[in-house]
Amino acid sequence: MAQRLKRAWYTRNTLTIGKGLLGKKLVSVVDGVRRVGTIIETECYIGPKDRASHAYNGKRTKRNGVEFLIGGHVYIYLVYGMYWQFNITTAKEDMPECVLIRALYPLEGYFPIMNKKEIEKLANGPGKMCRWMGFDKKLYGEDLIKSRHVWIEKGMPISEEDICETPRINIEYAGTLWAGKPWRFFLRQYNYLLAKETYARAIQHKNTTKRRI
DNA sequence: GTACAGATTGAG
DNA sequence: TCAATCTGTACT
Repeated sequence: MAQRLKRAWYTRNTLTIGKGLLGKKLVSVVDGVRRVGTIIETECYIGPKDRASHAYNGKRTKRNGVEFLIGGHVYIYLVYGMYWQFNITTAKEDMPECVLIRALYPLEGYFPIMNKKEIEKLANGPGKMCRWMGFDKKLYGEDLIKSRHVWIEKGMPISEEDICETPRINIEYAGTLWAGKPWRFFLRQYNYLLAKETYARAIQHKNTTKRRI
């Protein structure tokens, strides 16, 4: 608890936070079960200018409203009708910027008869991560500074050489300029367990999605 | 009221 | 390669 990150940490530049979250510990206590994982992959969304952001052009709805809160709050939403996406707000109030947590390396939790390989795959994607941690709409707008259910603690030291950056995943709809921004970050040493084919899937998804003529 | 498409995943 | 699944949002 003493290690919990404070407000000032979350009110800085979003890209700095996106990288800074790598190696930190994400802690969840849901239904009395405590789970902890090291954050190993993130993505930044920087509205209103970012076409891939839900707050693009200042759009503010019931769904994305908490994006406008000061840094350190939880913005969680359902995608594809099935999977929760866990984001952390950043920057000052009324600046709709956030960081999507895409993958964790499980450290603590209940692992029923699982080998190392299986445990590593429990949270190696944004939807899987939420499923394992027990995250859903209950956490919408939660404050990481004082929540009893979710917060972030200091983790292992990370050096700049450990951080890889690539374009974000599955946002081709935002156009090449924004889809091309290198705002996805991950730790080099965990690359082996991240879904490598995700980017190819993004293109396939675009091709199979129904669109208006 | 109705249609549409998505910050994914896992099975075939 | 592709279906599942459902809600916010836009438009009639």
